Amino acid sequence: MQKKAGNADNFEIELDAQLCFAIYGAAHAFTRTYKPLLEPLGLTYPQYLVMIALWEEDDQPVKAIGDRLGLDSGTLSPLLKRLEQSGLVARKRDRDDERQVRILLTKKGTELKTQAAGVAGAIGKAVGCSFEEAVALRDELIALKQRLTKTGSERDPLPSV
Amino acid sequence: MQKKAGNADNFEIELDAQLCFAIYGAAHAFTRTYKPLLEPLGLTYPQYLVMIALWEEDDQPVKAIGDRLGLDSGTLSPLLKRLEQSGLVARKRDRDDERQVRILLTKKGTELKTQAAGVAGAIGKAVGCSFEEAVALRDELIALKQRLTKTGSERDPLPSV
DNA sequence: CGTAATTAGATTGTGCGCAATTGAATTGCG
DNA sequence: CGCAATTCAATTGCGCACAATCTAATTACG
Repeated sequence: MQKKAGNADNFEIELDAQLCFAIYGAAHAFTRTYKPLLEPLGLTYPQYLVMIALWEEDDQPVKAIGDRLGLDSGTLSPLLKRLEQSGLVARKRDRDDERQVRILLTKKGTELKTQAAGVAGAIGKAVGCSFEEAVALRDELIALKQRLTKTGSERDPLPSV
Repeated sequence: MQKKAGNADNFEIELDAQLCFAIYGAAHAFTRTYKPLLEPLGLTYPQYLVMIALWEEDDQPVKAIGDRLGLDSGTLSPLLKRLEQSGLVARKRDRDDERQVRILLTKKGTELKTQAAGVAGAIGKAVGCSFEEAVALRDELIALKQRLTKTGSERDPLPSV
């Protein structure tokens, strides 16, 4: 297959399109794979990510969770409200800075971590690649994200989200 | 469960979590990168994917688009309605099978492809990797998706794409 | 032929994701 | 101290995703 300069543009467009579809498809495939695994836990995928963040470090303000996940309050506020209603987290105003709402794990929320441990194993099988491959993929995705989020970072304030 | 490899379990969980965050973050970074580029075209990212599918092949039934993108009618119906309102596509019932609604590009929709050509270039720069690297990443994502989508299913009729 | 099963698409309801706005609390600065 | 600017969270509005349900058209089968 030959591609001359004239076709290079088209080729780039093709590749761009394919990358679009690929990342889009892979991300959705990921959430679809998680869905049935998380259902017994009563969690959605984004809620699961929030719980992971809290299992890693309890008692965080909303903003910290938002930074970790790249989400803003518009997404997190209702999500956290649902987690609260599920009895997994509690919200309490920070005494020192009343603007902040700190999110804490309840007993139930803490205990859920044990159940969630099985999820990771199931995913590991679903991904079906070796530890090393998974590490490599993770690193590539992280690198991709970083390249994307700091495009033209020299001057672009880019919500650093 | 005994865990002589007690740390290995934790390690797996960590890796699972990191892969979660990575794919989630990369996908969102992608859509965020596209957003400002697509805004002048009046398209959202999913709408852009639908347009790409139509630029590749015009006059497709909703189902075919859904298969290509992995979306169902619940998502596509309103999305296509918006594209129709934007004057980019038209819908017409298939004469031979009145259940099907075929989506056609309007003149405006076809012409938009020219403008969209610039988007791919901009993304290419944003991704900031070589053609070969982009190809490799694309292939890995496709492979990841395929592993995920056929989890547990021995049947493997190669789901399109 | 006629009824059952299947298929295509639309609709409804829930939950993100994000921009924009609001409101309250805190900080900065004269 | 007092007032403006900033920060944090919540809210609103729009657009996906996806399950579940519905309607209409087509196909299968007795």
